Amino acid sequence: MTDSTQRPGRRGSALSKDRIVQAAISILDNEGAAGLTFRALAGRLKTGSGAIYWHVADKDELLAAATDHVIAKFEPQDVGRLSPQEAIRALALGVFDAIDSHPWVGAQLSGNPFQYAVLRILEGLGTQVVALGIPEKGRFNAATALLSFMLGLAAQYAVASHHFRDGSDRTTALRAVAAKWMELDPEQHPFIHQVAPLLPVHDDREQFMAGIDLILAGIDTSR
Amino acid sequence: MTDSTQRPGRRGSALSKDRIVQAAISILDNEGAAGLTFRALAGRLKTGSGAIYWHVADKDELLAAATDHVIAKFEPQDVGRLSPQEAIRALALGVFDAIDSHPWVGAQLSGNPFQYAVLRILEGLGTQVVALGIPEKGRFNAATALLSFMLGLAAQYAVASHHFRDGSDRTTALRAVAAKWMELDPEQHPFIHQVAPLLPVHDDREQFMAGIDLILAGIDTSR
DNA sequence: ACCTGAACACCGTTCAAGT
DNA sequence: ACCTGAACACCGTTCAAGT
Repeated sequence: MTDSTQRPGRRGSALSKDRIVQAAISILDNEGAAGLTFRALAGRLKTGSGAIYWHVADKDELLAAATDHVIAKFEPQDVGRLSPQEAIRALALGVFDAIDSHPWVGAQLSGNPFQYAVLRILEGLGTQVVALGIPEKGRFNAATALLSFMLGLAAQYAVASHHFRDGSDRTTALRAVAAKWMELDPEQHPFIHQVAPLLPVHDDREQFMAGIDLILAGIDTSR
Repeated sequence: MTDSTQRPGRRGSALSKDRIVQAAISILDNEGAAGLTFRALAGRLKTGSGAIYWHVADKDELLAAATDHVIAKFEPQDVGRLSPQEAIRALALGVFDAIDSHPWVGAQLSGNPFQYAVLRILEGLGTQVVALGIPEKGRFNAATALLSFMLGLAAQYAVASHHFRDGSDRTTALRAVAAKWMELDPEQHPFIHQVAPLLPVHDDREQFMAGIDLILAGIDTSR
């Protein structure tokens, strides 16, 4: 109720969940998911590793908080001006950009689909599905279909960018994957062989939006 | 070139990748993903933990082999008799049943989208997309949209069934999740509030197939 | 109330040594 | 060629002890 005991220090150096999450994001961005350990985090924050547990329940909560911070930042503003379809596209692009600039977010979203960041996305999608005029029974399926697709591609990008960490850039890495695909028995894998050459040249963002548009078209026929 | 040195023992007790994978699947089914450790595996196989590394490169390869074994088992036979749409539905149901009976497969598929089991699924989907008459440019997007949706829902089921491990059955667990959703601010989460009551009563399989049908309908309009 | 940092109970993986 | 199992280099998490 008074004052000084509430605000622990004048410098910004006092520990808080917010500072911990910021430091975690910075480590995740620079070192990847494997680099985030409580020891590394404590080192960067110049505390003991146990101190973090005063502000955060465990590593899951820390990752969920970091993920939600990023997803919230990329959430498009005043979507109300757009048509429902355009709003859904804008929401999807926000998620794509979040993953594109913070690759660990992809793995975290798909690896923990009940965290708040996912609910935040579902809420945005659901609101637009309602605006689309989908009857009540179909709303759940339509919104979760969009969500599942996004989580699935999130998982793919996450692993893809993980593979790229070894020095090589995106295109050469995908070329290596395509080369491995071509080594498979062509009799048993005709489609993989047909599609492998597209892998190094395809545009992730375009693929992502093409999937969204496919589902939107499907939703449209169900009205 | 001769004989006895090739086949190491008359009993089935000699270590082999196949026996290791079988034991791993059994542990994964009974104890979940967290239960699969090289120590537990070695204990069940009555060897040293290092022996496993003679037959398997690392834990990733082991999990990929176990996953592919399960996915292959649930792959529908002679899909050629079916229409492309029905074939895709059959493929999707196979993946659903695989995950439904081995929940760890869901996390493994979505967590490692470049493993062979995923390629196997993509090959099946792609073949049917070609049969559907999709022009070459759209095939990649159509097949990967189906795949991504499946991986996304796979991730959700994996976590869901992970939550159910604590004694409670599926419905009561989902009721708990729905109750947590209802605690969120209803002003900011109208859709979540609207949809939460459906969570404990909805049918996973039906939701899965509804998503597939939505994407199939979308693909149909793009022809 | 908040922080310290050693200690605990694990991991995956390696490797000298055996057969 | 294949197996043993101790050892290594880590983890997340806990907790008595400090301030």
